[in-house]
Amino acid sequence: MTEPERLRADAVRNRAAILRATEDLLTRHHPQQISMEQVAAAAGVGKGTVFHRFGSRYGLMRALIQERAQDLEIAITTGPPPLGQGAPPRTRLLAFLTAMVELVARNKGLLAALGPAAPVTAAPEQEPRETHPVYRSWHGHISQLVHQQRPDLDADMLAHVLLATLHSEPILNALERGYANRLDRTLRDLVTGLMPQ
Amino acid sequence: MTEPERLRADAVRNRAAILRATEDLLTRHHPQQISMEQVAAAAGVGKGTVFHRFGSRYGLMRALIQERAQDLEIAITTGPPPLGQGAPPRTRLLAFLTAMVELVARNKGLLAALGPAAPVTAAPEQEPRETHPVYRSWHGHISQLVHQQRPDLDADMLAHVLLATLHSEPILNALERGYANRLDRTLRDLVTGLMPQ
DNA sequence: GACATTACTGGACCGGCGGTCCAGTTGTCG
DNA sequence: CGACAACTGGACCGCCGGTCCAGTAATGTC
Repeated sequence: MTEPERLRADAVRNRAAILRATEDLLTRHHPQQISMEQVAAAAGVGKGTVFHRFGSRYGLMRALIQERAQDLEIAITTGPPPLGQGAPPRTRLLAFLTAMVELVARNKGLLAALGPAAPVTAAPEQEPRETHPVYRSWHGHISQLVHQQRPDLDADMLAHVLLATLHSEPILNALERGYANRLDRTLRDLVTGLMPQ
Repeated sequence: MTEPERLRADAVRNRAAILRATEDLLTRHHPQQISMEQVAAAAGVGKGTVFHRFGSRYGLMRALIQERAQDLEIAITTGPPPLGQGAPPRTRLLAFLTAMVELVARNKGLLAALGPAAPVTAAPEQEPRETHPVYRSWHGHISQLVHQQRPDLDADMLAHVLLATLHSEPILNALERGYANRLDRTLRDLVTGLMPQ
């Protein structure tokens, strides 16, 4: 899935240190108020190293999220039911939502790092703005499962709505306060309403 | 509802010019990439004037949103059914969601201005971060209506989930492309699933 | 209508940040 | 072991949110 991309030994070490430092900072601060210099300092490297490796603030966040989401990605593509193939769509969807909520809750504020979910560079307008790979993957998974059982629904939009949950400041707050189960329950209720038994 | 706050004639004029300029810029750029200097220049005033009137970037966005949301606010508190009091909760909720989607769609990217939905100042942590008045109002309205018909549900969380829709980059994109009706339809489906006839 | 008061104005200025650059360093491979 | 490329890191750049304050012009009083 990921090309090995042979890196020098010190580069590998620093890459890991930077990611770990970023994650650590994210548990204490909101993504917007973490500066790249802070990250570099916390990782014990120079700012240039951070940018050389990740290209930009967005690239860093993107790499971090991708790494954390990898396990779930594998579970739904090649793992056993109910996350993996084999269970009915409704069951798989519910299992996925639960896993997703748990993932986000465990990595507090991690998804918030997606922030605008796209780099906020001076967009020349009109271009649809690149979407985050993890977002695309999750959206595809959800909409596919919905479509299998309820082809009459707008699965595409519905998947966006369900995922939107993870970009809401108040909800992320609730997650940080330990209300993951409430969110999970609410999402289940919503899905169950549309996909009865 | 709003104190008149006697302003000098020129202050009133400039306030309006700044709000109009901001709105105009928001139709062409994403909120994050509009600088306060741009706003000032577009409004034909100095930067100091903008900050004197609105205090901060967040204060400006907040004022803008509040003004646009005023009509809807009035409609649900003192207007006629189905938005105002008199209709059954389910009907009112559906009407509200439709109005909300339409409002956001018409003011492209306006809600995106809520961005983090709160000032991203260096939060001393722990404090729950002030919530935007408009958000609070909408959340209260939705959760109250849900609770009236389905007291068994977690109306509070459900309202947050429904509102989260408006903070999603992909969905705002869809709205800008004119898919407001698809979003409206999807939200109706979700609500109808939980509040059957 | 003149004057004092005071709110408003706007541009210079500040600290900090994302991102670039490049000279020096160090792993890697033949 | 030597040469080369990749990596490193700190100085540097342009920009931006926000502050400050001297100048300006509405407003109220007589």
